[in-house]
Amino acid sequence: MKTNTIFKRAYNRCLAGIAERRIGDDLGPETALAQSLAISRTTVRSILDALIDAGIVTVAGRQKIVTRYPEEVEYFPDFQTESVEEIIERKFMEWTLRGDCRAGQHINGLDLARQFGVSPSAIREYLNRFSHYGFIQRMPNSSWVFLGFNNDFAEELCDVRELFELRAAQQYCELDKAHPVWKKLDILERQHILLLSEIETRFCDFSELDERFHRLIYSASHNRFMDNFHATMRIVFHYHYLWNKADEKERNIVAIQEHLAYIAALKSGDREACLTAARAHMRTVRATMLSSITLSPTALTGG
Amino acid sequence: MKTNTIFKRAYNRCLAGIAERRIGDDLGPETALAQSLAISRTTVRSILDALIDAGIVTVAGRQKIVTRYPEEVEYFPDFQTESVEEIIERKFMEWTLRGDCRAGQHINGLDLARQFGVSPSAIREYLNRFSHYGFIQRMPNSSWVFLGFNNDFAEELCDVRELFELRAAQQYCELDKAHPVWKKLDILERQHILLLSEIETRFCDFSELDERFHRLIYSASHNRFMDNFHATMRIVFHYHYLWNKADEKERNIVAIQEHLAYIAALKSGDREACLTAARAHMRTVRATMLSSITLSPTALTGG
DNA sequence: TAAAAAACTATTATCGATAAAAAACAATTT
DNA sequence: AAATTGTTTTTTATCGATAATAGTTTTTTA
Repeated sequence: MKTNTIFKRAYNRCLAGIAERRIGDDLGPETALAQSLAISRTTVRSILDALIDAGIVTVAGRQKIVTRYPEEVEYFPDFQTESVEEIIERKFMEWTLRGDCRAGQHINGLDLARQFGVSPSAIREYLNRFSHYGFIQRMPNSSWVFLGFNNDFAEELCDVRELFELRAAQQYCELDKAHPVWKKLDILERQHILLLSEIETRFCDFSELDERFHRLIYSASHNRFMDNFHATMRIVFHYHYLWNKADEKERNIVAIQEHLAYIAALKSGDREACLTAARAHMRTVRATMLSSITLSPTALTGG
Repeated sequence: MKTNTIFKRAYNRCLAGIAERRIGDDLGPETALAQSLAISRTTVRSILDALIDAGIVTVAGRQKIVTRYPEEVEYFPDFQTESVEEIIERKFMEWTLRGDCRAGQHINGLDLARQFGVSPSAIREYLNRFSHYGFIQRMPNSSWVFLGFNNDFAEELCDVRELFELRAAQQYCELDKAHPVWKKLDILERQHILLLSEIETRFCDFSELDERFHRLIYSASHNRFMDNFHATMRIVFHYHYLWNKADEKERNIVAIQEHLAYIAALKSGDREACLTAARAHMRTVRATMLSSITLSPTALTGG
């Protein structure tokens, strides 16, 4: 049956909220709580009941008075606040990254269900959703096949990425200079420069910065298909950064420099310069990805 | 539980196969039957059992002898050979096309399950898969939202389509002249010319030809992300052709002429000519689609 | 003794049940 | 009367059960 992770998570957030208040404070109407916790009033009421049971809150007419501060042990532990969906997501990622799964291999849903401690239906649902990214494929009335992240996949991904990126870059540099994206770009530029100066110790932070930079470029296009593709890319890069630890610092230095050149081109408003900078960066990205594929545990055999 | 549509479908195909044979023929080993019917031997054995029960086949040692021809009534009726997945797919399409669903509207899975006569889980699974196309979106712990096929959707779709089509066209015209795609293109060209000459009566056949033509162009790119996008487009065009019946003949004549110009450009091998022809066609496609959106029952309210 | 069939095991598709959460409705209280 | 709480109904998330199908191993037979 449905897990009550929503309740537990919201309960924890509620405790944290109470810790910031004073004894004797009124928590306010249920509707407001529901709004601030982004859950339904039904769940708010369950939380209030639990808070009253625990003696943290007392009801006085319509007021919900804080009577004592919650203790650390009263919070639900993290592992209990994960929905089945999230558990599967996490475990499946771990499973693929461990290399338990090679290209072309059949995925046994029943077995995964046993390994992950969830029902086969839950696995099925997850795989259905995950197939969206193109790594796995359902064979009707038969098992799932892990297509894996091989050379072909990378090439095709990079091809489309380049198409999208060039277009997005073009649209970006044509945006009005008053548009808020330019301010965001300035901030990102400063962060790049800062990271470059501290690269010796912080080179691992580039991954996140990279993600934010490209998302900003894409945002200029306002296209759900491109955003959607970007979600696939994110997963791939998540993998990719986990595999290829060799020369990470050096690679990131190059990437930061390319980003800075790219940013400068965008700011110049010169379309051709933007395209050139974007193309150069895409070339590097592709080369890095292809070279790292041989390191990937999931790509050892052909697909 | 699982429906036995695979059995029924294969049984029907088997009956059809027997009708082409002679009384006294041996059907051959189970393995061969499984292969030719593209099902497992387990199911072949169920079919053989049923054929023996029905007196159509008799076993003599290892031989499976045809003893009489099957009658028309012995075939399973079509409606019984549809899997739940297919039933839902068909009914969901009918449901959206009837206009029971407006942009921004919440989809009630339970209600659909009742209407379609299937279980809620089956609906859930279908919606999960269908969400892939971007028309609907799941709101966790809440219902699904029908985003609808509005102007924005069409514009974004056409933008990406144009990017992909131009790239594919470029790659296509650079293929070696000995490549089999050129033969296929010749066939398609003749079919276009033929259709144009019989347009008065056969204008409805264009939809299918259009689909085949663009798929051929895309095939040059060998890109799973582009193919994937193409699947979305197919659905959209399926809708689109159902809505916009006005001026269908005239629109199709224009499209055929554009296709023929496009084909000529491809054959010429002149890259610029290809791009120009493709761009012109894309412009028309976009205009047609946008003009037809106002006619769509699903796009009446904003999303 | 190798091909074919039989028997067995494993896996998928699908349903129906149920706790959790959301939503809708009804009854209060300021 | 508007805001708030109490109650009921509806819907989602998740599981577990089972028929259909696929896949594997053992037995039979030509």
